[in-house]
Amino acid sequence: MLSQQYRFHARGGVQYVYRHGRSVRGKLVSLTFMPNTRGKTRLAVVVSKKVAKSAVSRNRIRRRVYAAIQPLLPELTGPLDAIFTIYSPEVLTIDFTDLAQTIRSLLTDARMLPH
RNA sequence: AUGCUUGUCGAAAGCGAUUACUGGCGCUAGCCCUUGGGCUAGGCGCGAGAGGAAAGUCCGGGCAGCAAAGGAUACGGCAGUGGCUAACGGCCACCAGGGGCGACCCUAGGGAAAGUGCCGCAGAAACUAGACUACCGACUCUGGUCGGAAAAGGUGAAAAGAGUGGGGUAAGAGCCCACAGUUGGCUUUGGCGACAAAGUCAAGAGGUAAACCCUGCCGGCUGCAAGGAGAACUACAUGAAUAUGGCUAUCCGCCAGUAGUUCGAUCACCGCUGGAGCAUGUUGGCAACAUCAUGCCUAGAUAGAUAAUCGCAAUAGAGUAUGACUAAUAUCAUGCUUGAACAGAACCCGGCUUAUCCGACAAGCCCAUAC
RNA sequence: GGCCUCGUCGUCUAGUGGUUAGGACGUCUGGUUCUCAUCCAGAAAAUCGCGGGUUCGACUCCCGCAGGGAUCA
Repeated sequence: MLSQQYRFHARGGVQYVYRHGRSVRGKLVSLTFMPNTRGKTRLAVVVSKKVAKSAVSRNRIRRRVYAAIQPLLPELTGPLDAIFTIYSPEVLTIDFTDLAQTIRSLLTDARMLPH
């Protein structure tokens, strides 16, 4: 899991990012992001009920994505709000190294990671 | 017993490594001031961290608000009897009916003898009976017509709703008689009771109440997104008649001065987890359950914690092949393949329902027959 | 988390317990036309979301599941 300081806490924040942020699309996951003025980077993972019916599967997807981001946290540039939207239930089953690779390339495309 | 029945309990199954999360308690760092506190989601240590269904939200309760938590109607729910319980549509025991060789299982199980509705098609007729064929009698132009009859045929889910034998008759019929059976009333006996048994009197009454309805019992409404916060000023009204609003869908009854403007609280904090609590034992009870004693503290998140990843062994089990043994396809041995299900607390409890890999224990049944 | 609601041919919809279910649009076939559209005639197309129960009989009544859609700060 992510520490609380990296999470969103208010209801409106995620919707604001969806409306005003720029996005980078991947095959299984997309990234929506925008700079913020809080001085801290915030991250969120969105898994819709259409992707996975059971709450157990959705929780597991979220935890895997969080775990993939975890080692990259110190490298991230600038205070940003970022949301990962999951499209496919394959995230539950694919190899963890592949998942980590897709997350890393998404962050690189968004210029949140230096090359 | 390898075949069955019932109940109770457990529920990712090992070892290691790396990286993380959320509360609680203790210690501690920096900053601020009134030396005792506050702030910085600071740091370190100790200990804790999903379920039997946490699920569906189908019932019941606690709790909170609706100014008191009232009455009647409407509306909704429940339905054998007795008990248990905070309460229940739940549980236990029993009764009745049905199923099984049996252990045992199933039942939406009040009233159709209060009233109304419905019973399509077929059939003569579908519930105040009725006459198509066949039966009997009379008449006859020999084609039939009128009358009797509810026993036979055919139709239908159901045919007037008491079977067998005898009498009776033009032909027949509970029309009459005997025996058997059904339903209801009354009496006696047993039982707290549903009910059972015996006796006696009477009767002929189709089905459907998960159709309306009747009878009895229960329910005020809204739900933790409940609720916890209002204050000041201005205008009108003036002491409760009317109007308006609220409790409430309607009436009674009860309560409240009304409207506007400004400020403030609320992405925070409280509610929020110690409870009809859990474990062991005692006593009472057939049991559900209750009493008492001792011990214990056992999640509290909020874009939502309780985990993610890797490596090694591969356990239980499942599938399959060969062999041994056998009445047997059971069991045993070895090899190969596979490798734990359903599922995530969201105010809290008691149930029900549904999903589910497997395992353990207890009490029973059939009696050699079974893939 | 709470509360409410919906479902019938491909789509939109009718449907007293008595029909394996009616209509419109669309689809297909034939006709009309030099051809297409329009128009005319005909046909196919539905496990009434799923599983039980009540009833002689269920799309309809009752119970239980599985889905879709709204709403409450």
